[in-house]
Order: sequence, then C-alpha cells, then structure tokens
Amino acid sequence: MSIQVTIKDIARELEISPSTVSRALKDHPDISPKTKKAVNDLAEKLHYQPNSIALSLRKSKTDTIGIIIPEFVHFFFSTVISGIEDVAYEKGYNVIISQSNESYEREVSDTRSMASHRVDGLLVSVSKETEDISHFKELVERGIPLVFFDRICPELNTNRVIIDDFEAGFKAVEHLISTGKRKIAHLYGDLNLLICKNRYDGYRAALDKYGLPFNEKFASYAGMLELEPAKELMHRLLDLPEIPDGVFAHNDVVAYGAMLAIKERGIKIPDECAVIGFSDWQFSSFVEPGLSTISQSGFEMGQEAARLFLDQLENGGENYVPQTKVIPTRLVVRGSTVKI
Amino acid sequence: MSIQVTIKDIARELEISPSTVSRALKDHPDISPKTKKAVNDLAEKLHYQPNSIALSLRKSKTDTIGIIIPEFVHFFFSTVISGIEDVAYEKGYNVIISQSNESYEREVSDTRSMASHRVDGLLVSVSKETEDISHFKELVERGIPLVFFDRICPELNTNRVIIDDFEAGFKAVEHLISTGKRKIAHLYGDLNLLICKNRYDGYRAALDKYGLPFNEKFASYAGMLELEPAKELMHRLLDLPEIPDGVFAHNDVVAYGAMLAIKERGIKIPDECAVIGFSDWQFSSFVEPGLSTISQSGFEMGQEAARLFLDQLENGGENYVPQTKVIPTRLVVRGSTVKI
DNA sequence: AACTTCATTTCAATCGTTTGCGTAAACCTT
DNA sequence: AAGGTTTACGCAAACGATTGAAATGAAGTT
Repeated sequence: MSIQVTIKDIARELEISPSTVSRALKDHPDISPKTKKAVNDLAEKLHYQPNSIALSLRKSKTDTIGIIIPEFVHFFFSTVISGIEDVAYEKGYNVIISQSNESYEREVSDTRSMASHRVDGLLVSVSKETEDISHFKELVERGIPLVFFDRICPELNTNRVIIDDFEAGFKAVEHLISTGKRKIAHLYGDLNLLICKNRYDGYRAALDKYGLPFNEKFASYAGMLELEPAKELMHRLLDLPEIPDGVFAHNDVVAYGAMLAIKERGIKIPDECAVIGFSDWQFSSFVEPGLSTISQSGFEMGQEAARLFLDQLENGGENYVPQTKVIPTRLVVRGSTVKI
Repeated sequence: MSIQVTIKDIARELEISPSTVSRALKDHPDISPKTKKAVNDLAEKLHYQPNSIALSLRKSKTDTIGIIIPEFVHFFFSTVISGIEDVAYEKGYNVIISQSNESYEREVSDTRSMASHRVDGLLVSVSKETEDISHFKELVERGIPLVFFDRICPELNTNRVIIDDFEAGFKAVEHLISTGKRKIAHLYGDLNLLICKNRYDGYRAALDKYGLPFNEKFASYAGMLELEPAKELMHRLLDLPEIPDGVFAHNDVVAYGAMLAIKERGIKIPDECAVIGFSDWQFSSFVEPGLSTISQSGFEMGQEAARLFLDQLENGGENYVPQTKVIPTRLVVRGSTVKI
C-alpha cells in the first residue's frame, strides 16, 4: 500500500524513463502505442494521481482561487460562494475561502496568506473596517488577478461585480412613497462601505425627487447585522414627537429589528408604518408580515465574479481593461409595505 | 517589480549560495551573524515570502485542511465552518471548502480532487445520497486523516464529532408530551442519514416511554430543506380523520413549513397543535410564534472537529485510537410549543 | 612545518513533474 | 552502400526550498 504513486514508480516498474511515462500519460505523439498502453494500464492499476503540488511548482499555477468574504453566516455571501464554486469547479479550479470577520487585520493577513499560498488570484468583498488598501494594491502591482464583488475598492481599477445600490435604494424608497408614505426613515450601515453609502444616497435622491424634506433625525446608523441594536434604535425613533411612517433599512436583519420595535409599540404594519429591507434573506418571507425587500442574486454575482476572474487569467496582460458588471436587483413587495 | 522574490534572488544579490540564505532565514547556528543580518535585511526589503508550494512539495505537507459539506446555504454548516476556521487559522492551517450539493457523485469527485491536491486531511459531513463509501475508505487506507462531523459514516472507524440525535429527538418529543400532547407526528428526513434515523428513533423511544401508541400515518418523509413540500405534507396530515396535536420536524425549515399549513387551517399554535423543529436556525426566533427547537452549536462542532484533526495529524500512527466527541444540545422553548 | 580543529559556506540531491534537446536504431532513399 | 528521415526514447535542467555531506580557510597546537 504505497502512500502515493508517482511517475517514477511507474517508470521503475516498466523500466523506462520518467519522461517517457509523463509523455505517455499525455498522449504525446513521440511515444509508441505499445508503451502508451503499458503506461496507462499500470497507472490505472496503481491508481496513479498526478501530484498537483509538483505541477503547481512547475507551472507556477495552482488552479486555485482565493475568496475572502466578511462572514460565512450571511445568507447573501453563502449564495455568492455557491455561484463562484459553480463556475470555478466546472473549469477545474479549486477554491480557498477565508472570512475576515469584518476585521481589517484579519483581511490583511488572509490576503497575504493566500498570496503566499500562490492562489492564481483573489475574489474579495472587503470588510467594513477596511480603509487602507495597500494589501490589495500590492497584489495588483504584482499582476495577480483580483476581482471585487459587492463591497469593492473604488480606488482600485480592477474587475468588479456589483449591484446598483444607489438605484436599489432609490427604488426601495420610491416604493414606500408610492404607497403614500411621506416621513421615511433610513437605518443605514457603515457609510465607509460604498454599498451603504450608495443606498443612503439613493434614499436621499428619492426624497428629493418627490419633494420630501430630509429629516436628519430619521437617518441613523444601525450597525451591520445586529438585531437588538436595530430594535433599540427603532424604539428611539418611535419616541420622537413625530414618528416615521416608513422605514428603509440597509438589510433585512436590521429591517426585522425595526419591525419588532414597531410591533411592540402596537403600531400597525404597513398602514401606520411600513418597512422595507435589503437583500431578501431567507427568513424575510417567513416573518409576519412578510418583509418587503430588494432582492439581489448572490449566485449570479458569484458566477459573474468567477467568470471575470477567469477572463483576466486568460487574457490579462499589459493592456487588459478591467470591467465592472452590474447584477440587476428586483423589488420584492410583501406585507410589510403593502396590505395583502 | 519582480513578480515573486525567491531565495535565489537574495542569494544572487548577496553573492552567496541559496543554502546559506535558507539557513540564515531560519536562524541556523552555522551562519555568521553578519550574513544573517544581511540576508534578513534584504529579505525584508524585497518582501520575500517563502513559496509554500515548493515547501509543500519538499515536506509532503500542505498545511491545508479540506472540508466537504452538503451545502453552504445552510445556517448550521456555515457556523461549523467558522468553528473549523477558528481553530485551523490559529494553528497556521488553511482551509479548502467544497459543497457536495447533497450529490454523491460530487462528493466523490470533491474527495478525489482534494486528495490529489494533497490536503493534509479531510473534514467531511456526508451527502444525503451517500451509501457507497469506498472513496473515504481509500483515504483511511492511505493514512490520510479523516474526521466526520454531524453526518458520519458509522462503518468507518475515524474521528467523529456528532450530537446525540437520539437523545435530542427524544428530548424534543418528551417536551411536547410534557405540555400535554398525545398525538405527535414526526416529519423526518432521509433515513439513510444516521442523524435522521436517530432522531426518528428518539421519537419512537419517547412515545414508548410515555406509553403513547405509534401511529404510522403520523410519521412521514418530509424532504431535507424544502418549505413547500413540508407544508403540503402537513396539509395532508391535517386531512386525516384524527389530526396530530404535536409535530416534531427534523429541522426548522420543515417545521416552519408545517406551521404554515397549520396556520392556514386556522388551527391554534400551540394549543391545538404544537410544533418543534431542530437546529435553531436564525429565523426560528423571528417567526410567529417563535419556533421551539433543539439548538446545536455548529461553531463548537467545527472547533472540536478541527482539534481532533490536528490531534490525529500530530499523534496519528499505527495504533492511533480515533475518538467520537459528542457536542451537547439544548432544548429551546418558544411560542410554538408553549404559550407565552 | 605539518596537523587539528572549528566556523562558515557551498555542493548536490531531493520532492514530482515537464520539456527542449540529443541520439540510437530502424527505415527509406537513389 | 552511403546518406537522409523517421521513430521512440533518455538526459538533464527547471520550478523553490531544504539538508546531509563536503569543502574552504583561518586559527590554534605541537
């Protein structure tokens, strides 16, 4: 029971040279049919499997894609990974995944670790803390393909896959307005994340377009994925002399936190106060009333990111022009904004 | 801007041999302090990073753990991965993840791919289709560390991390009985998965212990993670002349499907029919009424699996004795079984 | 002056695979 | 029969790092 059959083992057994075995296995024309058969038969018999480490060393290519996401426990990112895997797997690529846990330090060390493990490139969604981007710049300068998805680095001219957060935020607020709401609050996330900033700007733009005043007490930072703080925050908004009749939350968890507070006050959803979230988490159709939201396909985003990556890997060079793909979003209307 | 600084580059620059550089970098006593300083300074300046591919080839060790799970989009498995990462990362290990998508074929090809990529070992939760386990047996025979978590292969004597599904199932049903329920249905998953079988057996055992008859119409296959089929199935149970007053579902998604059907019939939860699920998904505290369930810590399971793996890697040998760790579960009582 | 001893460094093989180049033997040519 | 092709294979270097053994040279000993 050999631990690991190599080309040399086959060569020794057949009393030929390793080079011949190598060529035989790849059906090289220089090798006689007889030898080829002998080699292939023995390889099969011994369950020969090429050592991909040796191959990687030889070819300076690992056929591995590194992925860095903020968190696994995040419905959206889970689906993105599935999308990446879907494309990568088919093309014979493996995938290494790390989560930064929204920590800048961890993101830097993950990036370096992956680079030193010689991934062929990285697919990244940056952490909420990230401001200094020299760890990514380094990769770009070294010519390592880098694709950002969802949470991008606008400073870096790389391939990107995003959604139009501005338009989506606009759409969400416009929907609230279309149901007659006039005092719309926005619970936003970390504004140094472009996605949050853009949703915020979309909110402001929608108010502007429909001539609604911007009330700064109605726009508050609600954290990223925490339920309780969002609920507390909503309670404080409901303590105001004039309370909102609509809430646009930057994600569904925060939206649900807001819903809880509203319900605890006995305020009717959607009549007295409507709520819309973002991302269409799995639970959003489960809660009551169903949470209206903006749906974004993580699977598609992952697929597209992987495709851009492979494109760069194949065609990348001096004058490669990175692209930015925009995945369409869709307004999903449920009971939290419209009575059913 | 060299694409990649190697030991040879440093050697050439300093006009010394690569071996000296290698030893200098590892603080080998043979090397003079002067040379060491020169080497380390230059290495720092050039951002030298050892090529881990070359190291892997030399040492036949990749410092990489392969993980195969059924699905990413699964709250429990997401948390398991976080747990594995937590331990692995700290010990300098990388992690490669694949999802089998519950497909046997995919599982086999993932396993082989990881083996040929020379992971140091595998952490696996088997797919629901898996019956033939020769792909795992092969690994064991080759001496490659293999740890199963949650969904194990009972035929293989490997390290394992599980929960006591029998006891948990028993506990869930006992809880229903303790609230006065007497006609308890069970919506189970694929019974060739040991976890599902054990939960089923726990259900039967609890009925037995409390002298309740087993009604085979009340025990039905409900699929794995599909909401609609579960709802449909529950509707059929509610069409029976005598309907259940309690439902134990093998996971929370199925439980919620059942809840939907019950609500659609206008049957009161929990008074007329109580529901309990399994796993404590994130949404389970969001739905109304809150879903009672069995909570299992995926994070702990992942940590434990990674620890067992590392233990085997360090101490594994001829007479290594694999262990089976059991992660405790907890009954979480919410509104779906007890009026609040 | 010849011999040890020691510190420091280089040589060469190794991990498994690929590949440009060289070459022996066999097979045509005319 | 001498030269030219073709066929089928082996040699050796390479990818980057490590490591046992050999080499170098200076200092110390007798």
